[in-house]
Amino acid sequence: MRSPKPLAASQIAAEPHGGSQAIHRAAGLAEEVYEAIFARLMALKIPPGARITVDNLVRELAVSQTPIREALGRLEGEGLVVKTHLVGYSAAPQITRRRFEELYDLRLLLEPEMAGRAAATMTDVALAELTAAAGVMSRNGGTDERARYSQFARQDAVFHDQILEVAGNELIRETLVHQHTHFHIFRLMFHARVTEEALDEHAAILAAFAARDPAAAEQAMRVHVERSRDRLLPAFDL
Amino acid sequence: MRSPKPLAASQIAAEPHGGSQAIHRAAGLAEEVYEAIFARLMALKIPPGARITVDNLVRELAVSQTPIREALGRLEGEGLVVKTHLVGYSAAPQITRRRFEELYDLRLLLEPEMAGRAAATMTDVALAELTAAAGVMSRNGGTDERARYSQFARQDAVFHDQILEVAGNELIRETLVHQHTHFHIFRLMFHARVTEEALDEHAAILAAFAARDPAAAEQAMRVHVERSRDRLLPAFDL
DNA sequence: CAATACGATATCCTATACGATTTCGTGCAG
DNA sequence: CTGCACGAAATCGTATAGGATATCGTATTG
Repeated sequence: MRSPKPLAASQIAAEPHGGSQAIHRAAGLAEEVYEAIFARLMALKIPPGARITVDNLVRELAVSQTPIREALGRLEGEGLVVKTHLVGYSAAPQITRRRFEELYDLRLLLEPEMAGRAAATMTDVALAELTAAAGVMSRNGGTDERARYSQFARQDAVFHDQILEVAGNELIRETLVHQHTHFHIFRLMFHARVTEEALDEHAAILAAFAARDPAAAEQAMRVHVERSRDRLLPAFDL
Repeated sequence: MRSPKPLAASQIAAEPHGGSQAIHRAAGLAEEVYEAIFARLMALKIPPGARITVDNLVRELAVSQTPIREALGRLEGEGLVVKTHLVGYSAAPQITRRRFEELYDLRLLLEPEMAGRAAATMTDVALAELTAAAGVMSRNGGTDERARYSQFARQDAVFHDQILEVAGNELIRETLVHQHTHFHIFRLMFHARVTEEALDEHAAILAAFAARDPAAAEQAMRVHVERSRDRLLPAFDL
C-alpha cells in the first residue's frame, strides 16, 4: 500500500494498443510491468483464478523475466495474485460471499462516519468537485450498456474516494481503496446493473454535504452502502 | 555446485520457537528469504529508512539475486519496504505523527465494536484462551526490561487478535494485523514503557467478556485503545 | 472400458555475466 | 578553507543458460 496512490481504478478501458511493446525505460521497467499486469487484472483480461505464466508475459511485454517476477511479487504482496511453489502465479480467486459481507461490514463501520466528518469540514470547492463527479455520472444516457457501466464504476470510485479525502484520514482512505480493487473485479464479473437508485443515493449524500449536516450525511451514506450491498448480493445465488 | 545452503538460523533471534531446519522444497526459497527479511525488519535489525542492498542479502543468506528480488517485491507490495528507481530498496520510513493518529482513529472505529460483538458470541473455551494469553503477560516480574517488553508486545498482539477472531470478521482482522506490523516497528523504536495500566485494562476487557456484556466490552476496549494512544503520543515530542 | 504407468513438454527456480546509472571519495582551483 | 569536477567503486537493471519439478497426453494392461 503505497502513499501516492492516485486511485488506480482508471485503467479499466486500457485496451486499445494490442501491440507487444511500447514499454520504454522511463522510470523503471518493473513499474510498467506492474501496471500492465494490474490493468489486465482490472479489465478481467486475466480472470480470477487463471494461471499467469511468466513466459507469456515475457513474450507479450518483450522484457526479461526479472522485472516480471519483481512485479508479480509486488502484486502478491497486495493480494491480487497468489503464488504456489513449483506451480507459478495465478490471479487471486473470486471473492467469496463471506468475504463480500465482511467487506460491506467494514464499509458500514467506516464510510458513514467518514461522510459525517466530511460534511463537517466540507469546503465549497470540494463540494463543487464532488458535485461535478456525481454530475458526470448522470448525464450519459445514450451510450451502450458496457461503456455506461465502465463510466459508472470509475466515477463511483472517485466519488467515494473524494469523500474520504475530505474526511481527512489517509490511512482509512488507502485501506478502502485497496479493498476496492478486489471488489471491482467481483463487480465486473457479474455485470452488475447500474440503476438510477445509486445516482439518487449519491444525490442524497451531496444534499447533506451542501447543508453541512453531518448526521444526515452519515445516514445517507449508510443507506447507500447498505443498498449497494443488497443490489449485489443476489449475484451469489447464480 | 548446486548445494542449496540452508538459511542461517539468525532470523529466529527473537523467536524462541526455532524448529530447526524446515521444509525447503515445500515452501520455496523466496518464502524463506521473505521471512528472513521480515524478521530483520521486525527486530529493527534493519532500522526504518535504512538501505537494503541485494548484494548484502546475497552474501548473508547465501542465495542468488532472483529470490531476493522477488521477496523484496512482495515486501514492497505490503508497504514494508520502498523502492526508488536506480537507487534500490530501503526499509519503510518511520511512522509520522499524523499517521499514528490516523491509525488510532481507525482502531477506535473498529476495535470497540469488535469487542462488543466478541462479548456477544464469546464461548467458554475462547474466553479461557483469552484469559490465558492475558495471564502470561502479568507473570513475568523478574526478567529484564528488554525481554519483558518483547514478551508484552507478542502477547498484546495475540490478545487483540484473538478478540478479532471471535468477533468473526476476517477482513477487519487482517487489516488491523497488517497495520500492526507497521506500528510494531514504531513502538519498538521508542522502547515504550509497559505499565501495569495496560494489564489492568486488559483485565477490564476480560471481565466484560466473562459477563457477556457487549456494551461494557466496547467501552473497555475504547478506553484501552485511547490510553494506549496517549501513552505513546509523547514519543513524538522527543 | 477404465485405470494406471510412462514419457514429453512446459514451467518454474536458481545461478551467473554484463551494461547502465548513481554515489562517494579525492584532488584541484578559487 | 570551501566548493566543484572528475573518476572509481558500488549497486541496480537486464539478459541468458541450465537444472528440477509438475502437468498432460498417450499407451498399455486388467
